[in-house]
Amino acid sequence: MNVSIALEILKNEGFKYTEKRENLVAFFAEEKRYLPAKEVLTYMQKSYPGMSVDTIYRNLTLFRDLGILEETEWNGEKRYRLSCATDAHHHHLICLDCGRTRQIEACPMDNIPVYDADFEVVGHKFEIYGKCGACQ
Amino acid sequence: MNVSIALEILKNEGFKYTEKRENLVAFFAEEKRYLPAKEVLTYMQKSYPGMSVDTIYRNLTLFRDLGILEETEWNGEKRYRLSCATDAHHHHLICLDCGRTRQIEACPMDNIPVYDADFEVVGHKFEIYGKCGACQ
DNA sequence: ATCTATTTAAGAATGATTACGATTTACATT
DNA sequence: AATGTAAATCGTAATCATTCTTAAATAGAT
Repeated sequence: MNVSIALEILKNEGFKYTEKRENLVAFFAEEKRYLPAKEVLTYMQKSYPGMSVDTIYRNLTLFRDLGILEETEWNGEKRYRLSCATDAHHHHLICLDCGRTRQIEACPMDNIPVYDADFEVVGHKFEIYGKCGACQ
Repeated sequence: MNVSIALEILKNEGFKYTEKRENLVAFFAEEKRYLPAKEVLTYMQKSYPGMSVDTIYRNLTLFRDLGILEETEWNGEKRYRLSCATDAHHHHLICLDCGRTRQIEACPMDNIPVYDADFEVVGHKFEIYGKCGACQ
């Protein structure tokens, strides 16, 4: 995922291009890590002083729904990062301090048997948490 | 985990036994599923009409710290369930509607190599989400 | 029975997120 | 290029989960 693909998706799905949206995606493309809404807001308001929180949150959830961003949450905060380039399903090691990630190719779902036929599985989450080298 | 063990832990750790605490643990022991604070509050206020949200939250986090309750969060809400009887480390299938769980004995951490020596691992999360038979 | 630290009540404060009406903007069509 | 329209944004207020505060009540020890 990168800025031009993201803008392509927006266009194809009938959403409008705005400079703010481009800057927002570009920010995620530079950072390549999980960011809370507040940090995104702070960054965006440097370029657009009056930018509303509503716009941030609306775009974050829109981009998540379009597959441009991935979402996770910890400590009662949702966080987003640009969807990884790899199309293949994968998981992450996540630094709880800065949100930086490392990919994990293996998926536990491949190795566990079906536990209950009476349970309709809709999703799963596997994340390893810690501190990256820079944050230690 | 059950009510008497929970009360034992409270006593051993120097915390006080109260009727409300016993009722709270007893509620979790009956339900055996993940419950959000609000649901716990609603239940407790049937018996104790004026019971404050603060008391609920303080006890939930205390019990989590004491290992009496397990915590997870989804949809921006923390949820708690009575710690499972099995001492062994395990994971859960979780019904997103009612919070009921099934245990998963396997842990993905047993099967993946160390991905990055420069990354200090402090924890991990593996959960499978879906709908249980009763909620379908 | 009294003392003291802990717990509780009640409400206010905080922090994240969502909702809303008014205004502005992107962009397809004239 | 001007226009119409749906979408995007703004500014603010509302909502929801959670934490804090202060004074009163209470469990358990002495």
